[in-house]
Amino acid sequence: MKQHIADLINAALDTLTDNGTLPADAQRRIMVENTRDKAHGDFASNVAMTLAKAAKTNPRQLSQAICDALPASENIAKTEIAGPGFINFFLASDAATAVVGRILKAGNKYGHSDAGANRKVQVEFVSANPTGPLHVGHGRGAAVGDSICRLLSATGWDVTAEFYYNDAGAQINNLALSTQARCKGLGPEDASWPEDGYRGDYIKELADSYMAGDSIEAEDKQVTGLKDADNQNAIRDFAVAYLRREQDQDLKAFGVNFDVYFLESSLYSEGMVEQTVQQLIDSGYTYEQDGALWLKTTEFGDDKDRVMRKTDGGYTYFVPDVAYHLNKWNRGFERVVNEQGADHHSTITRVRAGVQAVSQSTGMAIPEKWPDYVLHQMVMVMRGGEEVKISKRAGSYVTLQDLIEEVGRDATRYFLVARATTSQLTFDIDLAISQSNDNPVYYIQYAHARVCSVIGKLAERGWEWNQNMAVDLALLDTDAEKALMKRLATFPEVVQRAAENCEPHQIANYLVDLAGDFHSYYNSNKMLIEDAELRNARITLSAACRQVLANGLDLLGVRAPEHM
RNA sequence: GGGCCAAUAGCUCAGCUGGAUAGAGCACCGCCCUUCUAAGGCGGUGGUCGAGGGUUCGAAUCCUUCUUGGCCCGCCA
Repeated sequence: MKQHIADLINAALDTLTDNGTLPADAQRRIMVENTRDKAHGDFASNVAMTLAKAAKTNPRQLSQAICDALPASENIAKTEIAGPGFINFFLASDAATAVVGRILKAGNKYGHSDAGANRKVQVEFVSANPTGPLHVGHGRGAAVGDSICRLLSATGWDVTAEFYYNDAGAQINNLALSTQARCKGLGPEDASWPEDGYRGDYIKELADSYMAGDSIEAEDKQVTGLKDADNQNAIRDFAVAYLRREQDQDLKAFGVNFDVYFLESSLYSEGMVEQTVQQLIDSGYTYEQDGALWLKTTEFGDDKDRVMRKTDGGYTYFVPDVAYHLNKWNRGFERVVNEQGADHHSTITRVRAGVQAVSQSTGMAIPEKWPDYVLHQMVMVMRGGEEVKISKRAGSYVTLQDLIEEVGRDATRYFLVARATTSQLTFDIDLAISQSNDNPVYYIQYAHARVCSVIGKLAERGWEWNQNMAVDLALLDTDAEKALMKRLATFPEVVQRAAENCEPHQIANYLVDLAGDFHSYYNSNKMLIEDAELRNARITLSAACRQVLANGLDLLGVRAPEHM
């Protein structure tokens, strides 16, 4: 509809250009916006304000001229000039109610588009190392990342969800040492406990499992505890498999799935790290100093150069990271979204620097700003008005599993995704578990369940209705009904905007508003009434509302229950 | 010292990429249950949009300088 109005305005401007009111070289910036206030009609445009100067007249006069030149449209009932020179468009009744039919016809595809044109996009998220249970921060990453996948998929992208993890290296060594210490009956309080060892109780559970000879199904192999406290390699393999399985179970319980699990070790075993190092050296952006190999990241906006190869011969973490991203590009992902915690922010410059150094010297032509990053700020968990501290290294932190068990999957996902990722998030456990009007999750789900309930009552009373039957939508002329339909009509553009900006919280906000519109409507207009025509029109509108609530909740990975 | 993010009602936050009188929810005050689910609805109180300067028809939104808070600045990942 916005495009339709823009077309009308464009035609009017053509007319005004032809008759000399507008200079031919005037820059057209036609914007059609949703109005906030229904007194301003359904859509408004500010064209007159932007063109008044070029036309050497005042905005209101130009508005009048544009209105006079607008071609007639059956979709537009009337136009008005208001304020400093806005043109307000009032939709014809048929055009406003048509959204109901569009929604019911499109079903669970309403709001979706093919804007992505089936291009390949990879979303990498969570990517936690297998050194402990997932914590709330990972939960935010999981909720946001999964929702971004759903949004991109809904807007026509070919999405690959990927989880990258380090299954070797220093931290895994530390995990093996910590587990070994537990196998030998030591605890963090003992003098011989490994320095910086993982202190959490989960290490003890893991050690007990190893010493009990448990078997773990890992990606492509089975790992069995050898019960040998001196076999460090066996302990390491077992510990990684054990914690990976636990993380998988947490993610599964959270409703989050991945298409690809990518092991950092594979970058070494398949020679990609060595190849990348050679490419970086060949690029001319490296130099040796103090016995180490450096990359001139300052050439790419970093504040200092970074070590690639340490004096002990090992590589720093960002070298495999660069190799990994070159691998992503070579797999055909012209768009990559990396969702991660804001504390990893400093890696962005380094990864892009390494990617660009290789790209420019080999002619790969990778765009400068590739890959995209979505960084989420920290999560603070509150219970009873007090902060619950998160401290991974100390081993005492709120795990994702704790949250899911305490407040449920749906509320956890909703709260972790409902805020802009650029803002720090306060997760209020008391609010999340409250089954009351305070809680937006229940508010939205309840709106969905209410529609289901009403539709269920129809059959009980012997009234026939189905969503494909012909109804007279012109009967829906109350303010509440108009507001509801207007809200429903904006859903596709909300989805599009949320997808483009990787901002799932926009969906959450939309759903609260939509649920509010529906509850308000429900309360002011009775649906189960004797008048069959009006009843069917209202039920059909409610069914459309239910569909959009369900579609929106699905984009957040939150369930839409039929009963509550 | 440098970088990233934030600052909007007492609290938690939106604000559709620069539009009309800045919006929700909670809290507080007053209403509405013999009714399709009160897990709900209606109304009211409450704002110098952190501060100053700039850009223009128009700024919470863009630029700039500050202030405050969080995170990062390792030959850890």
